[in-house]
Amino acid sequence: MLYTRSMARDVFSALADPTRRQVLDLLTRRERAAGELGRAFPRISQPGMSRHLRVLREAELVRVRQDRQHRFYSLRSERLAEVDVWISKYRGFWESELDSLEAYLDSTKPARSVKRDEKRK
Amino acid sequence: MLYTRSMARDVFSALADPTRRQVLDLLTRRERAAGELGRAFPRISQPGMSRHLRVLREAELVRVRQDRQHRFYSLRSERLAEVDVWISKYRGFWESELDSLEAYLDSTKPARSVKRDEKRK
DNA sequence: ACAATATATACCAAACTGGTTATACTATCA
DNA sequence: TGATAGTATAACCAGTTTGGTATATATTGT
Repeated sequence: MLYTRSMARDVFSALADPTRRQVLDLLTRRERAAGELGRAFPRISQPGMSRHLRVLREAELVRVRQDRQHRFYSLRSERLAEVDVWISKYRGFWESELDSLEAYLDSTKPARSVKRDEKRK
Repeated sequence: MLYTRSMARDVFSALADPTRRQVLDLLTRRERAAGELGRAFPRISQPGMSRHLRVLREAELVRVRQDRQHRFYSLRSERLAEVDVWISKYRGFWESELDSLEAYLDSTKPARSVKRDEKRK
């Protein structure tokens, strides 16, 4: 296997963590130093944030730029664009009127199987 | 916490698994019985597929309809639409020319920090 | 060179994931 | 009613993830 820049990481797995999604949200406004991102999440230790950033790096969702002793993280668009392409396959479903009708029927008269789900501890 | 229909599950976590994403892909064409989905993945056991389907159900990415002894799964659009809304926040980034320029520079002259990533075992 | 600041890694425990086999449930059929 | 088909859950296990504390590395300032 050829690793060009760093160990590849699945984008969807990287996005599965809510903290990491919040980090990306912060980066939509501007680039931020690792420490600044860490301070935005007081419940997570500095090494904890550093590892989240590493996951985002390995998923190629962010890039890093070093400036003095700071490391500034910023968004990379490529992988997010891939996710956008992926989700676009499903766009037809919520745009179709048939689907809206189905959703409506689903909300008023749920399928019998739903009862099983509720019953489950 | 109020659970309306079944235990809530994070959509992004549900999408993090490649098998589950393939299942959703199959469901874009038409609804399918659990067994049919299972047979589409010969390397996964029947209970294994059943659990994947449960995750998709709990994330409200699919609905189930019972017909005789079959359970037919089909796509639900609501959560996928939410993901689409989420990713749309980032659309500006890959549409901006500045970002393209940055991506180009990034690919020709990688940041120094990348060397660290490569060095890492 | 030393101290301070900023960030990353090592290591460990707890929690989670995804897979398996065995078993249970449910509906249909004989 | 018993057998069968379709599907779900239970119990278990190995590998991964996440979070913490302690430590290391790197850059800057004195």
